Amino acid sequence: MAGPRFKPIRQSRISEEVAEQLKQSILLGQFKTGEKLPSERKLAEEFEVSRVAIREALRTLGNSGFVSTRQGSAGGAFVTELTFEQLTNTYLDLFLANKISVPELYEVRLLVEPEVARSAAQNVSSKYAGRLRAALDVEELPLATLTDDVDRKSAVHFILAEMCGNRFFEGLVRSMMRLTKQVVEAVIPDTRHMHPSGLHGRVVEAVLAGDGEAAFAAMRRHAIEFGDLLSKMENAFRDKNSPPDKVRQK
Amino acid sequence: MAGPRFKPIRQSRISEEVAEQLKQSILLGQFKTGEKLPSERKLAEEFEVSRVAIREALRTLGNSGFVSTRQGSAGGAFVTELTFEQLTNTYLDLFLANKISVPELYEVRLLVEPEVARSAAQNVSSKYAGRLRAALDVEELPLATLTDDVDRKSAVHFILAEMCGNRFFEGLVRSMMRLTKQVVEAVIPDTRHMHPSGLHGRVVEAVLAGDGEAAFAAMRRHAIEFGDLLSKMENAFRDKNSPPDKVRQK
DNA sequence: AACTATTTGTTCGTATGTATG
DNA sequence: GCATACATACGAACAAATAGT
Repeated sequence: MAGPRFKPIRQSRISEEVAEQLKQSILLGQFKTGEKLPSERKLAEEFEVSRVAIREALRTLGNSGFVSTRQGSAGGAFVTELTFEQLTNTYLDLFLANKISVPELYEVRLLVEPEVARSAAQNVSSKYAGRLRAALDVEELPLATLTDDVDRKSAVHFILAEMCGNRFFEGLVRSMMRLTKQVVEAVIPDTRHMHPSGLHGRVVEAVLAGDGEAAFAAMRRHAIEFGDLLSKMENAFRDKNSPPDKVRQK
Repeated sequence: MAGPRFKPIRQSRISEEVAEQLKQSILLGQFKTGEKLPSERKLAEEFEVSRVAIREALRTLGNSGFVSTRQGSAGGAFVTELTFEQLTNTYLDLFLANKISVPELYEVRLLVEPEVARSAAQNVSSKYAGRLRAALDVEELPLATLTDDVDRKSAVHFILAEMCGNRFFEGLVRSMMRLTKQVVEAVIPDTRHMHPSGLHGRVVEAVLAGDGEAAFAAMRRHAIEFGDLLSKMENAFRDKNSPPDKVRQK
């Protein structure tokens, strides 16, 4: 009925314990960003384990985004600033594994993005204004790689997310845009003909005017339009990219 | 101006290539959930690489939640269903690394949770109703471990997140509750005296009545109250757990 | 209960690749 | 070109856990 009365002495792998200790050291600031961890050999000596164990631990920390390793004379494991890329990758995995569907994604975007636009409208600065206008201009240009085109069309969303001043929202938007990109690229042969202009225009306009409510409304309208499009894509997407239920070739 | 004209032959590590191939195989359904991957030695033969490389790849896949390995005669690497736990861990890392602050978390919760409550109110079933009532009853009971107490008080949130039918929201709520737990446990010595009752009562009441708007409003009120409390905690929390700027013992 | 087979966990020794000075 | 320092990679061996006989 009660929990376990004693902790197991050593249930986890050595590499996990090493990874945990190194992670704690980094979080406690004992290794600062950009700083180099001791070499694998020295770590192996300090922890009194083999180098393989150290390597596996560094691999784990690398996967979580805490360190990145370089080889060569001045190489080693360097502490890196944790970014939202890990988050995006995690979301992408969940999406690819069918743990998140397109309508679900759409629903979240519909809730989050207008709110982000509203916040952004309250944080306008000349620098941000310039970036928004530039992004809008670039959208209009023709001629771009397909994947570049998608990136350019999501630039406004990224800037707004940055403007809203909430990194949680920012990470969320980045992740959602990444998933959207995944769907779009998998389904639409060429996006360059799509919504040739004016799509983000009204949103940016409202944001630049500092009108939060108008920005909210404009983004919401945009999200609904685009969401409808996304929904229609879903079947095509799942048909193309989800063999798990139809492979069964045996 | 253009991108690289040729792809590098092999820039990434062997273990990463192995991990990528195995991951794709899993995503394509060539290994189904619960199925066992070939043993490390066989994989090493098939990929024509060393066992260490295979091990590092399996470590990576394990960290991402795609496989879990067991030791022993019937052991090996088994494909596991991807869960939102990875997501929660990623968020936790970001939070511990000060990439997400308490006010930011609070802002997201304020947006998301009321919406989740509204959706939940539209998906009431007898089974969910029973679980909600049970969770509410358990909240009232005294005598619990501190950490258990926090878990019990967040149970209602988890159930509502499940009820809303959107796994993206569900994962988000789970992650946010985990971060909240982190803050609470770090700051409040004992939560058992807090809001002894009626906190979630009104929310659950509205949900069970199928009244989405009332559920939205009740949850929003709850979130605001609790958010204020959280904000007050932040300073205390950062003072206790954020030595990075004050360690500098050299 | 003891033995055996299988598989991961762990270590060591060694060789190779890569970047710096 | 050369020496140095480091990560990367391999092979062989043994330890530990687990299931079956």
